[in-house]
Amino acid sequence: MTTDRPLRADARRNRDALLAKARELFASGCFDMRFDDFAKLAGVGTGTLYRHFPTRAALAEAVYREELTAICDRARELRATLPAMEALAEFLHGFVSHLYANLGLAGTLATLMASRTDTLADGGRELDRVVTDLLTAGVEEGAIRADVSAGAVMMVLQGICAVCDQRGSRADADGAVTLVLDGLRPRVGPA
Amino acid sequence: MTTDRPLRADARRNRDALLAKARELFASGCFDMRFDDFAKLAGVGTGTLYRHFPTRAALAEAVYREELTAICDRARELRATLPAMEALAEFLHGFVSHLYANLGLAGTLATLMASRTDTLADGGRELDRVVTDLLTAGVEEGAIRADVSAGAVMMVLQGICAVCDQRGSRADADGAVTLVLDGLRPRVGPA
DNA sequence: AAAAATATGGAGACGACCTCCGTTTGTCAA
DNA sequence: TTGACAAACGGAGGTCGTCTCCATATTTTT
Repeated sequence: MTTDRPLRADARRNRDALLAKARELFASGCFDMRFDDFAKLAGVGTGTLYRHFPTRAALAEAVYREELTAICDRARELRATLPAMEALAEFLHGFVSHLYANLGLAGTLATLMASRTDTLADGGRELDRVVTDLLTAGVEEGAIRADVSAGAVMMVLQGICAVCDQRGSRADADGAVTLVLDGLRPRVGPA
Repeated sequence: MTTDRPLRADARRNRDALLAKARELFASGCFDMRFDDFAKLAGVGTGTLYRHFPTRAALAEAVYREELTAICDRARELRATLPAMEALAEFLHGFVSHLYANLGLAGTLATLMASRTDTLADGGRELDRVVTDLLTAGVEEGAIRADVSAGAVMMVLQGICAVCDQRGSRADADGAVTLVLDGLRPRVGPA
């Protein structure tokens, strides 16, 4: 990560093959296989797999990064074109939709989130930033209360990720988003 | 579970020793050891450990059950003595406090929740029931909206469990509870 | 073209999990 | 009390996934 020397041609080819196969398996929800077998499936040796991705989590994170970037880009786009509250609503609902459209991926990510939060250090921080930005904008517009931080919203998202692979959870996920959105509106009366 | 014949004296003694040692380790957050070593630590053989608790999750669930029962009892007690909305608020804040007072335990439970939700089948269902009861009572009293189910609230609780062992998450957990409580109030205007 | 640098792959060491069964302990009827 | 039967013990060792290591192959540089 610190060295930015370009990968040798074959190294890059193998790395791409691993990522492609991983993405395919994540999407179909069958990533609970032997790590060695995964290497075989991607057409590389065990050593090669481990050199590129020392752990399952490292591989998952690499796959995850693109997804996460897309989600964050979407958030920034919404932030630029809509009032903050609407942007946030659209973003959260979109997030849930995306999750349920990629259940295998989401399930894997939930496991990773729960087992080692450090895995998400970089990507998670970016997500945290866009949510924070959306909330801040909302506060400035007077559409969102000022006494609840982005962390609380992130916590709810994490909860959704953790259980989204359960049958019939979709309605609850939407319900949770609804609670967050309505809960975020400024309180009418004084404290 | 189906046979209710009383355990033989030594069996009961060993089972209790395992539970006691497990509770101790859970509380100190060091339950990531070899399962075999845990048996040794509790002073029983590997076979005995596996006979009583076939999996790590089974052991955790046994420890968890008492905690969960206490939490549910508390919820019912509140439900009987306070208006639903206040009972719910008190319950959720109490839940969070309890979690942060037993971080090791909570962390372990979060992992279990995420990895195999079936583990919580019984206990989780009971928790679901008391939350549902609280919400239902609130709806009848007109203090809680009717279009959000207990599952959504449970999802948030799960999110809190999943991240409560992170430094500085306590404030966010309280924030999440605040969002839920305020989000649950009936909407003022029409849909 | 040949030397240097980089990457490959899969055999096998390692370590955790869990089963199996000979031995021990507890229970109960006589 | 004692004998016999049932229940439980415990830990040695089989099984299986993880990960390392290095002789070989490929790419890049000179």
